[in-house]
Amino acid sequence: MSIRLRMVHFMKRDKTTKRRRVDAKKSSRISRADWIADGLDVLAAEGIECVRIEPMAKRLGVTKGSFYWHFTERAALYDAMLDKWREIATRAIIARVEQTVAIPREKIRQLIKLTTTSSEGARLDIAVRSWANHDDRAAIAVAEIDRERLDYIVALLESVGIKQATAVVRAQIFYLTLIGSYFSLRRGQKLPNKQLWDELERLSVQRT
Amino acid sequence: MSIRLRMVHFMKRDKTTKRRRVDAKKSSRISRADWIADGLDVLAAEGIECVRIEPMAKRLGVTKGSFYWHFTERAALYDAMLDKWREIATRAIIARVEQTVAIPREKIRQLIKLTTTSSEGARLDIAVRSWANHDDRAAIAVAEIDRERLDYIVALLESVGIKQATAVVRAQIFYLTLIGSYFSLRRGQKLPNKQLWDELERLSVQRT
DNA sequence: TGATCTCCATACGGTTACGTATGGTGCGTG
DNA sequence: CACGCACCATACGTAACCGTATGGAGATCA
Repeated sequence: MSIRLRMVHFMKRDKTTKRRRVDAKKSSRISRADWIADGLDVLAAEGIECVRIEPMAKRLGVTKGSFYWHFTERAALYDAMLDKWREIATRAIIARVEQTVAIPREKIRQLIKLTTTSSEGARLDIAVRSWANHDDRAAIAVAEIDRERLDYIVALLESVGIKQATAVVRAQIFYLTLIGSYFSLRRGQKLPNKQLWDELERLSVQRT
Repeated sequence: MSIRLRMVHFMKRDKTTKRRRVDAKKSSRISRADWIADGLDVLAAEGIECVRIEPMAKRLGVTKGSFYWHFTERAALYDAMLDKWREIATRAIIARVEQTVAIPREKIRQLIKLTTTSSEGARLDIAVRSWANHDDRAAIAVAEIDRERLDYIVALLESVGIKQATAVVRAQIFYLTLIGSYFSLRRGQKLPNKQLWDELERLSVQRT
């Protein structure tokens, strides 16, 4: 249910975290990383406007005295959350695609499958993009992530024989369609859209 | 600058509005429609979280006494805003496409052009979709609008000779790509994406 | 001209959150 | 064992906003 568990795998082993992992059972103390993880949980579930200090402190079983020890202000948490998102947003997807299969064409299929089924990372992606509409820092992070992912998709398409110029535009259509699906067709869809994703894959890899 | 001006064309001539239009110069009073229009302006510019009674009253040069005369509570304004959006969201686009050109293929091109250039309606679309992530009423409105637009696009594709089954999935890809562009590639893009939209159009109308 | 209706101002109580200041607690270390 | 550090609780002042209650101001109409 919590994104936190997935993120442990990507957590930098800074001293704060390492200390925490050791005496986690005995101490009820909250590390800086815990605040960031919980912030991303709330962000994904309820949006950036609900990432508030005092409610989060209640959730974590502490008071905001804890927060203001680890962070100077709320904006500092936001920055840290964006940094964390930068770490996991692209890496998590690409790593899982590369692990599962080796055949390029199959990777494309797998990429679609992962992004259209796992609601875990999707909800976070959606929340950050909504956030980015009114926050420059978030917008910059989104732009960076989009660039990384697009580069990866372009490489995928090239590996199935699409020439570079075409791969660039196809990758954009491919990617924008996935992003678009985050903000549309998400209500009570019985997912008869298997045909949709098959067609997207077909159009993306076809020869001109 | 204001969406309000564009929306006058679509405003229902209810008694409140009609009265207002008459003595608009003499009276500084604010009609229910004014609150809705200003709410949509703020929504498009800053998001639903910034649609607050007291700041809006300040903007409009009145106090919240005015608001609570026209509405029972804040949620009532939200509902009215969604209703208004339902009226204008699809209609505005389709009407402009149908007015300009008659050739089906040209309509598709025009549809892309309008949705990718006019930031007026786009910003509102983006805001409502972000809102829909955490509000069921907004989500329902978005689903309805998406259905209407998709039906229109399907009809467009069929009119250029795409058979129905294919047109349905193509329309989805077409539409999702446009929606996706609202939430990606929107930062400092020099729009070298003319190629992108040309390719999207080409892929959408091509024969299998 | 006074009664009435529409629309708005003012004042109030209550809630929620921010950020700061300061004191307290437990653990490691000398 | 006392001392200091890391981490947290408590209390405070401030600000923003919600929704209500109530009293005008201005037009309209008898």
